[in-house]
Amino acid sequence: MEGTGQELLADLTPAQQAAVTQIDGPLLILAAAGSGKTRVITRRVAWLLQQGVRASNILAITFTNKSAGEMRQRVDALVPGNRVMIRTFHSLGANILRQYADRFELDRNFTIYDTDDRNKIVKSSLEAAGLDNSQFTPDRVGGTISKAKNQLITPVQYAKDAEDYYTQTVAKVYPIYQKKLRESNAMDFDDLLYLPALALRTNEELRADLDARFRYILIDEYQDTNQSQYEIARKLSVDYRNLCVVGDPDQSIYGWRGANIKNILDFERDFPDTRVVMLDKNYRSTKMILHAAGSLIEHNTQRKKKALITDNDTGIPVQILTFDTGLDEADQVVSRIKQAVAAKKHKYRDTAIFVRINALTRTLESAFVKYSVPFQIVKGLAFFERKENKDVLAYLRLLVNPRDDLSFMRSVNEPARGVGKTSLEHLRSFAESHELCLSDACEHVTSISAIKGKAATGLKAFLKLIKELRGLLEHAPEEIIKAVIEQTGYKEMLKSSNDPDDQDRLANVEELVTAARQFSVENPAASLGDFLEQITLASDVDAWDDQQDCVSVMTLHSSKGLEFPIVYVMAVEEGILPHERSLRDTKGDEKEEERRLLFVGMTRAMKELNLTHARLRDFRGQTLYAIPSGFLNELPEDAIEHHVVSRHAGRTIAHDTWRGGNDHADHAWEETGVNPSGPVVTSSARTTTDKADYFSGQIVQHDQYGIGQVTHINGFGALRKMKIRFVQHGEKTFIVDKVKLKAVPK
DNA sequence: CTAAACACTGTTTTT
DNA sequence: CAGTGTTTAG
Repeated sequence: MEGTGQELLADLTPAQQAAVTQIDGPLLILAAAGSGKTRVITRRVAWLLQQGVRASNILAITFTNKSAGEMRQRVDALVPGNRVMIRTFHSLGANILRQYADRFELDRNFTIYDTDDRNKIVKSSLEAAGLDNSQFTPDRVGGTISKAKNQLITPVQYAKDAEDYYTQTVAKVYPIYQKKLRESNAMDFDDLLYLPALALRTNEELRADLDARFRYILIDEYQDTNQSQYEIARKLSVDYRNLCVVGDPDQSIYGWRGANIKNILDFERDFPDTRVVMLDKNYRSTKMILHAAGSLIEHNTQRKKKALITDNDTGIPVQILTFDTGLDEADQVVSRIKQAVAAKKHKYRDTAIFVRINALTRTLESAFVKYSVPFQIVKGLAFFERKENKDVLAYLRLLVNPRDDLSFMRSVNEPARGVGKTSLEHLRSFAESHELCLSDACEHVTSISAIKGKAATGLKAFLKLIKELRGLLEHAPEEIIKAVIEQTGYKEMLKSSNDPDDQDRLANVEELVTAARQFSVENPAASLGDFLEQITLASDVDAWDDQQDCVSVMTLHSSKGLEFPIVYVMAVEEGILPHERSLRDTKGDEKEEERRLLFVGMTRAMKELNLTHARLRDFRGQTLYAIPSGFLNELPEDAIEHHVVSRHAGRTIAHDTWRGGNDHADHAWEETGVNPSGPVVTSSARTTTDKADYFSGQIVQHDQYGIGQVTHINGFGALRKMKIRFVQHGEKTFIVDKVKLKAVPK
């Protein structure tokens, strides 16, 4: 009925309305950061339903499960009770593979292997191929295979193209790896896209089926799709070409995992009759923030030029904060947040801290504890990656998929059942020669002469246990997990342990039960397999609790799609952001991606944006000089404000010198050119506050230890330390300010 | 077969 | 410096 949907459009701009109502044919929505994209997408789905499109004919693809859930909620609020399919690409792939399991010659209860699992299979594949894996690490080879799959390169094709020694080696491992996965009835992350994509290419019947089923397709974050995802999108839009993709090339940050920015840049070429809608008005950030972020991204060469505009307030300049050390940085950032909240300026939940690398969250964690500021580190997987939880999950996986040999190996002797390495090796070779999975080989344990005594009894007991537990598979996941931790003796093992950490581990394992219970509340009919799938396909942000009043800490990658009134981006330093590994790329593509990464982080901020860096940063146990990121120099002077927060003289003093890059001593840090990735071995005469200027290699005399040679100097001010190797007493560390030394002339 | 000591190694980002 | 994998002793 005409008019019924009008209220869906009432509060939208003309451009947004166009994006919502243009339902037929290919549509490209270029949505700048903060342009109300989520709103447009949900309205569009609701609009389709209003226009009479059947829910079962709509497919919406999001980047994380969390955004899928949110979208489902929002659409449901607009059109209650609809059954629109909203999923991530990986979850869609898993769904297709399970539904059409027979066509893929799969058992529908397949296990999804994560990167860790993948590397273990790669390792055994390397061994099976008789290759010395010291040269080619499973990690590296696994990454290469993953990349190949993302580009839809089959093992056969890969072997054809292999030219150098490394690729030829991978070419040998790749088919073995795939075979092993199949034997275990397991899929890795890439298979979830790769297999459906290839099938859509070769199996016309399947393709036509799915195309007709998903007549209206909507893909969010299209700039981060890879080749397999692209293929899936295209093949599902042949007969029904109602493909709507939404994205922003400036926010493409997953190139390293195969995402191809060309997918969005070339969309109009792929679908010549594409309508393009630009959403360029920003409703999120202040003019200052937008101006700064816009100037930064202008430095990218491969880019569609695009202005960022907003009607919002001017706001305050972007704050660039310089600290002496990474420790100070964490300390002061948390302290500032605490003060702002105490001053009733806002709540903890209004603030987010973004970091380039997870390692940086460690120092933050202690600062939060020190100031008792509530926080959450958004790293969902961490919980399920704990050893104890992985152990329990291995049991669960084995219950669902008996052929999962990896999970068999993990669980068979945990808790200890007297089944050791050698017995397992016998079992394995028996299984191999009889072409059985380990579970089935276990059935014949009495006929394997090499396994006897404790090991044989243990294996029999294990098999019996698994069979019994498998009888519970129809129960709620929560019940099964409870039974597993009880009946396997896992609980008892932890309970009776005298290692105090084991009580925490027990609590974690029991938390798993709670997680399953929660899952069942949200998905009442879901099986244990569904629960396992959800866990493995979960992203970090999926575990983010946006209800709690606490500061959120996450990586820049995880921050995509979110917004916060106050944002801190930490360690904006050369080597970290841009990351040093991105600088090895000569084309500069990777550096541009790093710039986009900072751009994404900056554009999350609504009111206040802080970019921080330190002069010294502890890295892998040693202290290194840190140079402010070159990206900071790309920000316009009229949108930023520098603050040096230093405690040189023992007390904290804040002053905003080196503003505008004038020739102040602090500025010299930008030009020292010290390689942040290597230890500092020069005397660094610029640290003029120190009374004595020692240098590395210098020969000195100490009152007590005698003659020695300076091997290292690092640190700053009162923290400045040096190492001296003495002829008689070995290496000692001193605080430069305190130690009394005499220089020995050469 | 298990546990504990040991050396080694390697650090972006994630579905 | 930590987490992993390997060696060694019980």
